[in-house]
Order: sequence, then structure tokens, then C-alpha cells
Amino acid sequence: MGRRSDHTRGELEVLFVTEGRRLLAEVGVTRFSAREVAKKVGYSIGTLYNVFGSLDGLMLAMNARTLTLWAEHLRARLEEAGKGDRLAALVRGYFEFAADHPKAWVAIFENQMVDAGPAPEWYQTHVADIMGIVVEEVARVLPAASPPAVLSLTRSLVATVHGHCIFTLYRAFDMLGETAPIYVAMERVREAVAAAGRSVQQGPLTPLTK
Amino acid sequence: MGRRSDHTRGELEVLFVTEGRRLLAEVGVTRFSAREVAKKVGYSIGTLYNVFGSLDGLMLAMNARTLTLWAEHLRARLEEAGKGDRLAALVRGYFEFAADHPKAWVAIFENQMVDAGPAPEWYQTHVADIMGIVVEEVARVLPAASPPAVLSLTRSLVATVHGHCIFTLYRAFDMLGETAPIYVAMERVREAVAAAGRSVQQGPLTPLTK
DNA sequence: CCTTAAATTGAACAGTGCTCAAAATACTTA
DNA sequence: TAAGTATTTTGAGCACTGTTCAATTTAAGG
Repeated sequence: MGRRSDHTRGELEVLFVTEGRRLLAEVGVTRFSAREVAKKVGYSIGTLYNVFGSLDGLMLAMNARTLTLWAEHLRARLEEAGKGDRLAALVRGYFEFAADHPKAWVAIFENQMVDAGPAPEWYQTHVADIMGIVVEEVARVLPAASPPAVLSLTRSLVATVHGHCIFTLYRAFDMLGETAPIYVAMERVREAVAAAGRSVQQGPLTPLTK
Repeated sequence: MGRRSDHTRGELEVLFVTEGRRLLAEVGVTRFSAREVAKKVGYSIGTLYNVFGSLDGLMLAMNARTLTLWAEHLRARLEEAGKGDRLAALVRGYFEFAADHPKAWVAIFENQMVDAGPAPEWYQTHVADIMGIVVEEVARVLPAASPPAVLSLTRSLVATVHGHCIFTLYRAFDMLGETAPIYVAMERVREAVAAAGRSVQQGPLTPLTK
């Protein structure tokens, strides 16, 4: 059927994503170039567009790979933590991965445009996988909490950690003094979990959803 | 001296920034075009580059204007709050402004690149102004806290609210259920302030900086 | 009016994402 | 093996981008 003998379609995808992520890590999302990726892989731009449809398509595939690596990192940190403070391990894993792959990490979020439609289902699967890791640990810490409450709290905890993480990476508001952001984020998480624990055992004074 | 009689340099800056922000609000940061701005204002690209030096220069000027409007919005909300819950007013103001000017708001943060140097001082002034608003209110709620503790807590509170705000705007993790993000963010802020209040009155059990 | 200095211009350059007729390749059938 | 068919692969071409800078236009001074 005319495919070049040396690579199947699936191998091609991997090639483009791998080399694309290498370039992304070098130059960042703004100076990223599909042409450059194609050149490094040794195929033409046309082939890249046949495989991914658009730059956004390639970006999505690369971000999915990043999400997979991120999930692996989190699971590894959890394994290390064992029966210790597993939530702290997750927070540390969040920060560590962002610090180790800053350009790839911000690409995940910067690509999410404000008015872009929802991501395709296969991509949302990757997101759900990572969130599932956190949900599981939050549920473990709050065994008496209802599943919706666990989901809501998880979302809030991730948002909290994300805010601290992104401010650290962007060096925003450094004028407010050099604090240990991981430690501070963990404090916020502990407080939120403690508050949720109280409202679970004595009935919610203030409901989590308004 | 050869300036076109109808506009001084300062007026030109305002013209470009105003029209630029209009375009930004329409098309967002990714499809923004300096040429388009110049065309709408009625000057050539060359003039735009004489005034701002680069696209980043124009972007910075536009973001500075956004920060000013944001600060005005926050102060207005504070005035409304009077002696009520002023921190809640700030959280509401944070979310409201982001929701009302989504494209301009994300531009403030997306433009902050990972490896870009620090912003020029005149720009940092605008950032410091907004942070000053929050610092003042945090200090008001925790009169016994030391200034460094107030700064550190402020940074953490803003990061927390920012995380919830950006997740809402990006519709990230919507699969975890539809919660009221403003309310949840306010819960996190209340918990953090309460915890800080406790550690102030009975001496910090765990120091804020590690 | 002529000189001088500043402001304004826009063609030109190197790059981008993206398309799609044509070429190259492989598989199938005779 | 040769011809025919189906599928990849290609890359010039299009419309755009940010950026530069010699040339032009404009205004002020003498």
C-alpha cells in the first residue's frame, strides 16, 4: 500500500511525538515548529500533517505523552511513600515533575485555550488517569466522605497545588519573599483535608457545593 | 520635528494599547497580530515597532493596562464590601475580572514565559500594586502577624485562588463534578487564614518557611 | 526658503501553519 | 513477471506572522 517500508503508522506517531517533545523541551511552546520536528524526524511536513491533522493535533499527542510520564512519576512517588504521608508524596511529585519538565508541563495548560472546545475523549482519558490517582488517595484519607465530596475536594486540592506550582515556575510575585512553595502548598492541603474531615464526622456545617 | 500633527507619542501608545486590547479580547493571545493592530489604529507596523520595540513590548503594555483595570475592579469590590468580608470581596473580584475579560486575563500569565527574564520595573510596579491590595487586607485580618508572615500567606492565598480560577476558566477537570469554584476557593482561604491566626496567637507550631 | 532633525513608512526577509496535486511506493491481481 | 490499483509521501505554494531599516514624509528653526 505504499507506506515506506521502514516505519508503520504507529511507529511514525511515536517518532514525531518523541522528537517533538525533545524540541518542545528545548525551545518551549511559543517557538515550537512543526516543520522543525518533521525535519529532525526525517519526514516531510506533509506526512506530519497526514498523521496529526494539525499542529494542535501534534501538541495534543505530545501533551498526552507528558501526562503519561507525569502519572508514572506520581505513582513512583506513591510507591516510595508506602504507608507514610501519601498526599505529601503527591504534592512533591506535582512540583518535581513541573520543575523537571517545565516547558512540557506548561504546554499542557497553555494549549488549553479559553474558547477551545473540549479535548477529544482519548485525551481526557489521560487526564482522568492522573486525577484518579489523586482521588484514590483523598478517598483513602477521608474514608467516611461521600464520593462526590471526595471528587470536589480533590479538584480543589489539585487547583491549590497547581496555583502554587505555576507561580513558582513563572516566578510570579517573587517580590513577596522567598518561601518554600512545596511546603506551603502542603500546608494548604493539610488544612483543607482537616476541615473536610471535621465536616464529615459532625455533618457539614457549610456544604461543599453551593 | 516630523511627528504627525494629530498625535503625540503618549497618545500613540494609548491608541495602540487600546486597539490592541480590543483585538486581544476578540481573538485571544495566540491569534493576536501586531499588523492587525497597526491597521486598525491607522498607522504602519513600523510605527508600532518604533513605539514598543517588539510584540512582547506591546503585549507588556497591554497587560499593564489589564492589571490596572483589574486593580480598579478589586478596589471597587472592596469599597462595596465596607466593613464586611473584605477577603471574600477580593476572591470574588479575582474570579469576576477573569470571567469578564478571559482572553486579556490569561494573556497576563501565558506571556510570562518559563525562561524569560524578569519583567521591567515599570511593569512590576503594576503587579506590586495589585499584590499590595491583597497584602493590606490580609494584614487587616491578622493584625498580630509579622509582615513577612503576611507576605508569605498572601502569596499562598493568591496562588490558591489563582489555581481555582484558572481551572474554572480552562474548564479543566470538569469531570470531577460541577462545583461552585468561588465558594470553594473562599473556603480554602478561610481555612488558611484561620490556621495562620492560630499559629500567630499561640506561636507557630510549624514555621511557614522551611 | 532652505536646512535639519525627527517621525513614519512599507517593501523585503526569514519564518510560520497548512493544503493538495503530483510523485513515489507497496500490495494485488493476471 | 508485468500491469493495475491503492495508499503514502512529498514539497512547492498560499496566506500569514514578527521584525528590520533605507527611504520618505513631515515639522520646526534660522
